[in-house]
Amino acid sequence: MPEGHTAHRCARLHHKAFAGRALRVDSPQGRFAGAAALDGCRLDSVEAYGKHLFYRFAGERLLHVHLGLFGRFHRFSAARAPEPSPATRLRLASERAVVHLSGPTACELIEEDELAALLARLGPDPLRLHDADPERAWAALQRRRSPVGQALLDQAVVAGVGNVYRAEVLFRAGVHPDRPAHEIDRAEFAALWDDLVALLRLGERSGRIVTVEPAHVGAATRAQVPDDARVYVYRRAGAACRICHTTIVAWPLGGRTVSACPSCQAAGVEVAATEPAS
DNA sequence: TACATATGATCAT
DNA sequence: TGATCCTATGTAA
Repeated sequence: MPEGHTAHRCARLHHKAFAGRALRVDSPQGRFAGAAALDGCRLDSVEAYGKHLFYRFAGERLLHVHLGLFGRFHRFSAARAPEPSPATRLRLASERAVVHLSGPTACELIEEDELAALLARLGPDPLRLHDADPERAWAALQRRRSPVGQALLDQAVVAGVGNVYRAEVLFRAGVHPDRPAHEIDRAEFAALWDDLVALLRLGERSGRIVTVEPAHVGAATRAQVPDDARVYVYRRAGAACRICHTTIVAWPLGGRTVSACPSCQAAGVEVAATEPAS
């Protein structure tokens, strides 16, 4: 679940459900000691930056949540909320709604200076167009010698991109993941950024990552794209490219597995290296 | 029952 | 680069 679209979706839904209300807060699992300090406090706002979530409570209390790889929120109506599982780190409850959080990388109370330090480490977030400056991402890319596929996973370059969106956005731009980041030209960057804005927005609204164009899988709309045809290359190694039918390949890049179509995303280093040196 | 794997990130070496 | 943390799920044994 959790790339930037998930954090922003949680922020929107939790703000809507809980902001302005005093909440019951506890940690059924017992591993979030800060719960007691929040219990009974009014939640003022919920906001996301990249993959981070920040819950502002009355009395200057600030909760930071990062889902990491395994974190999940489950949402229930107050009447239907089940007993929390033994892994439930945090439970928020109003008279109407309840959420259970399990498996987060971070669930902690932080101070304003820690918030500032955290945000200072993040690049622009395509889901925060009002206060994101894509020029910072462009500048960061140009400074890197690493492959663009690795740079895109770095939250200091673009905040909110994860392993699915990195593979998909590079495929859609026809850019090979191994291309050095600083070789990406201005037009390619613009295409990547604009596509991230569009894809993350769609993901935030729908709650799922869908990157294929409906026409490429015989669907009428993105909402109708079948579950097994939502993406072009992510986790599709060995399968046929939806555009050219070349076999999709995968390899480790930046500590994670990246996938690409060797044909649609040519002009990578392999291609350059195997060209005759005439 | 065990193991592998996963949309993440940090810290040590 | 590798170890580590966190949880859930699917597959193999």
